[in-house]
Amino acid sequence: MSAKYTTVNKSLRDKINNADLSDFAKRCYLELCKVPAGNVTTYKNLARKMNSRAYRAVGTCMANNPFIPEVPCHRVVNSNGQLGGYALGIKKKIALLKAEGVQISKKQTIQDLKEVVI
DNA sequence: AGTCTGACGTACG
DNA sequence: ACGTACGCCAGAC
Repeated sequence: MSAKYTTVNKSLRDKINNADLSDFAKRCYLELCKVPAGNVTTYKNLARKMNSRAYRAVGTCMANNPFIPEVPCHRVVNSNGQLGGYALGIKKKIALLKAEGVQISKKQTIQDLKEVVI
């Protein structure tokens, strides 16, 4: 599965920018939107792309994602390969990822996390 | 303004 | 592999 870059939807981009959110949260969601279906990223990686080390804060943003599942927070997992959490329940997260072709083991870990870095 | 709490991560026994 | 401890930063209170 090659990581094909997907352009961020303009309407979604506007929606995020116009939302009453902190600058941090907006940047967070906009970065996340760049992750294509079938790929995953990590909280840490996401923070890093924002020139920040606030990976915990990233998690907080995901938990409060007002655009779920439009903003694909189900594509954000832990750096150790485990799935992390999901506002709508972990089962939903798994279902969405599987539907996009992401391999998940029975122990609920991402198989090819090494190819994640985008 | 101070303190606490996370969908986290790293280091160390 | 496992638990504990601590660091990290933004947001909530």
